Formats: sequence, structure tokens, C-alpha cells
Amino acid sequence: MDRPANTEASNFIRNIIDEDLASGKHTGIVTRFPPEPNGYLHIGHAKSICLNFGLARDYGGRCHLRFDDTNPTRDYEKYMESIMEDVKWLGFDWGEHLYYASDYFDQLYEFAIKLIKKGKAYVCSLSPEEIREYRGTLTEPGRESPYRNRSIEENLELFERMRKGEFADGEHVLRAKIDMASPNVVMRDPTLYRIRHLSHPRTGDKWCIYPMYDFTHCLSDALEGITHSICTLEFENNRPLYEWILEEVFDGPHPQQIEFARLNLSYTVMSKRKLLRLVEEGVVRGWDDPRMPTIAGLRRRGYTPEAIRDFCDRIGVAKANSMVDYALLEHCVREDLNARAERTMAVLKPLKVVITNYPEGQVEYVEAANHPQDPSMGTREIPFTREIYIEQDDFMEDPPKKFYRLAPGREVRLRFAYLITCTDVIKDEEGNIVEVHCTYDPETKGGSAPDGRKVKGTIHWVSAEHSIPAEVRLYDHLFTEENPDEGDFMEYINPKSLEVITDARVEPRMKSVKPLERFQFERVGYFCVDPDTTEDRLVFNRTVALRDSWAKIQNKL
RNA sequence: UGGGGGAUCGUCUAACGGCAGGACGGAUGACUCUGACUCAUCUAGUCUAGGUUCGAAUCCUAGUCCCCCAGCCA
Repeated sequence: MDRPANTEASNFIRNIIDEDLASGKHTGIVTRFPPEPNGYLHIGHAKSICLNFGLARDYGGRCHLRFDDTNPTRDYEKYMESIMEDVKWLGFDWGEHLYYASDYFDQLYEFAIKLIKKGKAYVCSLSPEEIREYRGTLTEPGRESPYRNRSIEENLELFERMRKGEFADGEHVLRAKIDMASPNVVMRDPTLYRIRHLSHPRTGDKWCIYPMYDFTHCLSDALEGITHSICTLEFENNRPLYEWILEEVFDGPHPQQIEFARLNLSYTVMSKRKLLRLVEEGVVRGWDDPRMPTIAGLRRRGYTPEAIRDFCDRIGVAKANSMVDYALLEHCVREDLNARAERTMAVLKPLKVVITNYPEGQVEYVEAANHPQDPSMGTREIPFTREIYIEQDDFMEDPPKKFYRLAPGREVRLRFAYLITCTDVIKDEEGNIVEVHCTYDPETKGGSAPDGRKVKGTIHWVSAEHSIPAEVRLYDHLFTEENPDEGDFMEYINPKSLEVITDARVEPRMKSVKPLERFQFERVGYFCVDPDTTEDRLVFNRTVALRDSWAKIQNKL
């Protein structure tokens, strides 16, 4: 069911690669996906993953997975596994090319020494506050550190003593000697190494000095032979530094940094910090809550890797900040699931229907196609009985003109079963409809009338006796605002983002489903079996509702 | 009133001096044992003002608006 990748899609990065290949600058390409393992991957990362791995695939190159673990952070390891799982689940393979920035610490240290020896780096003993003051502002140049002109020998000795652990955190840093008057503040003698007496999840206590991102990233790219180092827009200011470092210390070919706009999706937030807050403050049930834009959340919600990849192909790659409509993601998953999801009938909000002329105790089975366009998916037998459930929304006592479902005196088709006509409406003391009585036409088994009469409406149903109960979780946007980042996002949390239905009824065949299996509940939507499902409790997540043109008509009435 | 980027239908994105195209959304209709799917038609755009040119989204000039940068985070 795999759709071929859209390799035609043109974007500015492909144009650059095409030129590099045509000019002979490169004979092949190498990209990388370099997450910092301090959070779960989200749909924004998926854009980067699809871009980097997709480029490697389409140009016959390779893409590395590199954990950017430069900062000694305790919980790096707990995220690494989920990141690898998510990348694999999305359908990408880094093969042998799994790397860790921390693997380069030895080489990075040597590069730092080389820089010092060239007189292009120095140990600065200003305090963090002083460094900030000396840096100047966006409109005023910075001032040179009083330690800027230490001798190479002194710098070498100090840096060595930093490495040996002779100083406390914050006492000294290694800085590049560039230009304190640069209009680009990134170039005002940026910090390259800082002291951190912390053990690193991968290098343990070997180091107490750790390189900064700017120093690590360009050299890691170069060491791995990356040709095109693709990152997001906020690193544009860092590109001159990326190039400066390589120019000063790296002898081989230099990777080219290219920046693109990160993904923004309407009605959601994407920053790790904000997603973490949602988890920590209990707004959602965890990183894999089906309302989260995380890969784990989307997976639990029932999204397929194919749908996510298709989405990433369709949104394109450019440099302009943009906000993609959530409806596009929904379109992609509907398109994929329409083709591959087995159909079944489920009644979310049951209304009992008694077919008064159907023999009590009788059970017969009707045959139903598992997919209307794909006969290879087979058929199933569904029990039909005197008492059934239909959707409350499929009955109206006093229907408007365009309503063509069940109503007093109206005939509709029960999907795959019989034509029934409503004869009575039963209400409780408060006037609520509790039951509907109908008669069926025994000549219409299977759903068509021998006399050729047409019925406009077809509704879904389940046997009252044979159907089994299920919990169904309906989801809506997590935020009420299209752009929750404008203002305090916590104020825009959608109180109705989750609706739990505990008394839905599903076909008896659903007894044996497995977590993450996906179905289309006919006329309702696409649903996925939640891992909360147990032997005696079925739980479904609504991935996305079917398009509903009746709802649109209703809105206009 | 520093520097770096960006601006094309409502949204996302193509067009590299030569017919502004696609997708999503929206609208209308056809089909239909899912008001689904599918199909058809329609909708709607080059930030502004000048200039160069036979011809400008594209080149030039001047504006406007938006984003990023002052972590020993990435």
C-alpha cells in the first residue's frame, strides 16, 4: 500500500544539490539528522527526518543519525531509544551510521588545541556576567576581554589544566578570537568550551570540559563527511561561525550549512519546552497522548508513517516562516486510511431500535464487505436481530428537509441488512427519545428492494444482543487558537480536546483486535485500538473523523 | 537608527527574464448500500511605489511589514 515517494517535488535545497552535483563540487551527498536527545520527536522533526533521509534516498547518498549529546545531561539516554524507534517507525534507516557527538570529544579537543596554537582561541577568565557585559549589544560593539591576549603557551597550559579539572565550573572558558566589534554577535569571540564537573551519560567522568554546539556541530559534520548540513532558520546567524571554525582547523572538504523554515502546525505547539509543560502539568496524559503532535502521540492516535511522510512531502521546504493548516495532515491520513483500513460498524451514541415484525430470538447473518473498493480484503458475517442499536444522530423526530436518515414514517437502509420503516417513537416521562420502533421488509435482505424502489439513506447499526461495549475517545485540537504561540499558550487549551464515550457498541468481531490496529467505523471516522485495551475492555481512539457534508448542511440551516 | 533572513490564491508551495501552476481548504454538481470514496466545474495570488526590458513574481532603486540574533543551551 506504499505510495511511491514524491521525488519530483522541487525545493531550494534540491536545487542547490542539483547544482553541486552538476558542477562537480560533489559526486554524492551525505546528510544527517542530529537531534539533541532531550525530548520526544514531533511532527516538526518528522519534516527534518523526511527531508534529510529523503534527500539521501533520492540522490543515492546516505543519511546519518547523530545524537547531539554535547552537553552532559542526565536524561539523554532515556530519550535515545524512543528517538530511534520513532525514526524507524517513520520508515527510515541509518544503517551503520549511528553516531554520537560525544564520540568526537577527543578529536574536538585536538581541534581546540590547534586553534589555540594558531592564536585563534584563548582561555578567558571573565565571569559569565562579565562576558555578557563585554559582548556589547545588538547596536553597540563589544569590548575585548582583558584575557584576550594571553600567550599561546599560557592558553595551552590553562586549557590543559581546565581539562584536568583544576578549576571550578565557570572559572574559565575557551573562546574563539574573532572580532568583538562584529555586527553579528555570534562572532564576538564565542565560547567554545566550558567547564562542567558533571558526568556524561556516554563518556562518564572522562571530561569536565565540554564543547559548545557551534564548535561541535560543524566539526562533527566535517568528520562524518556530511556534504549538506541542513538546519533550521535560527542558525542562520551561526553559519559564519560554522564556516570560520572549519576554515581554521579542518583540512578536508567542508560541509555546507543550509537553513530552512521549521514546521508550524495550526492549533498546536511544537517547542519541546511547551510540550514538556503540557505533560508535566497534566494537560495531557503523557508524551504519547493522542492529542500531542509527537510521533509517539500521532502513532497512538492512529496516524500511519505513510501519511506523515506524505504530509512532509506536501508541505514543501522553503525559507519563509509559515503555518501549515492542520487540515492537510488530516487529509493525508484520511487518504491513506481510506485505502487500507478495514471497515466495521460501530455505534458511538446508541439508540435502541426494535423491529417489531422481526421474530423474537431469531438471528441471521448478513454479509458485509470489509472494503468497498478492495474485494481482496474479503467479507464478514454480521449478526442481525430484532433489537439493534443505531446512532442517535441518525434519527430525528422532526427532521429538516435535507435530512434523509430515519424519521417517523421514513424508510432507510440498514447497511448490508434490510430496509426498515419507522413506525413509533418511544419516550420517557421527560420527553427524551428512548427507543424507536420500526418494521422491516423481509424481501430486502442484503439491502436492496426487489421492486427496485430507492431509499436515499443508509445508516449503520449493530445487534443489541451481539454487539460488544467499547470505550471510544474522541479528540479535537489541543488548542482553541490557530496560533497558540501568540500570547500565553496555556490560556488557549481546548477544554473539549478529549471526549470519552464509555458505552459505544461495536461489532462482535472486534473482540479480537490488537493495539494499534486501525479501522474505519463506517460513516463515522477512522479509529485505532488504544494500548489501554485489555481482555475485557476495548478502547478506541478516533484518528480523524470522516469528512461530513451533512454537518456542513446542518450548519447552514 | 546593528547584523542576518523572508514576503506568490484563505493556507502550503512551484515557476531561475517568456502562458502565474499544483495541493489543502471552500463552493457547486455527478455518482453512491458509508451524506465516505471517486469524478467534474468553480473559487482565489505575485507586499508597495518607481525603473530596466519587446516582455518582470523573477533584474535594479526606494519603501513597508514579518522572523532570527546580545546562554558557559541547541
